[in-house]
Amino acid sequence: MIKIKTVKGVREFYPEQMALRNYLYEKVRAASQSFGYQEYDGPFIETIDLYAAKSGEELVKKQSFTFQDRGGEVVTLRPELTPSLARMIAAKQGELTYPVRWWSFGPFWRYEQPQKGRTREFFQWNIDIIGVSSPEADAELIAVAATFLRSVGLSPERAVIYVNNRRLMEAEFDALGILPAKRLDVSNLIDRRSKMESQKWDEYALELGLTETQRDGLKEILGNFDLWKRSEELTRLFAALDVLGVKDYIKFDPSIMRGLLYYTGTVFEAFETSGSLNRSLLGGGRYDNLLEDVGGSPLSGMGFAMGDVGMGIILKEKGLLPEFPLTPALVLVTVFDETLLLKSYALASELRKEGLNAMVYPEVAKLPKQFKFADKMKMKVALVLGPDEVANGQVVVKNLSNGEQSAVARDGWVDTVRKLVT
RNA sequence: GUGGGCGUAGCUCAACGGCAGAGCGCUUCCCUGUGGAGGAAGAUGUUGAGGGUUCGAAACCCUUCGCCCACCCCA
Repeated sequence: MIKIKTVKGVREFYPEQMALRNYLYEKVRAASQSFGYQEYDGPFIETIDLYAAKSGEELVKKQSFTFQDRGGEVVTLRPELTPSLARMIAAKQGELTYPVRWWSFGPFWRYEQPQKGRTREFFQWNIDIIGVSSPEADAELIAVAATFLRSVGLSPERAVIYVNNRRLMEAEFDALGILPAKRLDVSNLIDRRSKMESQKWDEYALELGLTETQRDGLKEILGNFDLWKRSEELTRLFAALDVLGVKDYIKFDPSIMRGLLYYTGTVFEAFETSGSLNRSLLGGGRYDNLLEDVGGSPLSGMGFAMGDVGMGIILKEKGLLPEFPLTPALVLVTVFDETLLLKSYALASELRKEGLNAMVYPEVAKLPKQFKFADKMKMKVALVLGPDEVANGQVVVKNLSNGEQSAVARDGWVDTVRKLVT
């Protein structure tokens, strides 16, 4: 047999994995909808130009799946949703009702080195509120994230949402006399604060061209967890988060920066507290110029994204996943022999007509084999329709979890089954 | 792109230069109208691939492919 391998970095969704994906989708939808967000989606394939217009061209060229289609156009499997969202908003900018609250859960592709929590093909939850810029709107979106975390069993002891504000940090950098040209380096430096040895970090800061005074000032800022009090935005944000009932998830952390691409205000990132995943579970922030590159007047918004891979790993690892049924049909209609095969089929049809999912063993086989099948599929009920039952107008209904069974008359058996599966 | 680890039965792994094995799973039977537990028997391999060293290679060496992990990066 020839083995044909899968493409590097993709996953195959066997029913078990599919159940997890659908579970995440359900929870994402529930959290989004509970705050009134509408579901949308963009194309999975876009022109490269849509992404090249943005600041991270280097990343786009290196880390996206890009190819020529048969017509010669260079297209890309979408690595993110925000540019598509921006274009969709811009196209109908005048006719939308603001604030726009939209969410999406779909596939994305990034040509990166696969490792724990990272694949080349993954699903991502994207959610944005557009056309408002109040700290209270920021709070709402963070509350959506917290609501989701809570709904999948990630309590505040298990997950934390770290919050910071870019405007606040900019002001602090200004006060230290760190020039705007250095901001990217500084942001990078801050990201490494926890990853690097303290002494190495000190040296690295100077290598990047900071003065000792600036470096020490920066350290002071990063260690100051009351810094938020200087920001009206954050003060209001935290007050709103309190009222929204999710304050227990929130921690101010001045070292949360989130790259430097388009965030301008509040930024946040959620981490699982045991640290078994060394990346964030979700993250996002406020941006001011969503439509800049796609032709539209500036619109402010706030959004975040969450990948399915890391979240799936954590939920599995922490034992937070519910047990997914192996099969949607919890009832097996056994087949007694060849002459009764179609009677069993008819019996199953009756069940389905009553809204109960049911399977029939699709060929004549020994009963033990059929029961073993039902058992392996973790089904709850087995029906036996043999010559005796047919003669008496009955069906044997067997409860597979305790082994009890009884012959039930035709007019009552559907209810008996229904009671057992619910 | 850089570094590390690992490829042996369907799965998890052992054997580390001397007959390729175990557990789980699978098949059959104990049991021709009833599953889970138990007992008995059985099947299953290009040891990722190619080359080399050796009397002898799953093991050692070279090449190659694949997977995992970390770094880089993370829209």
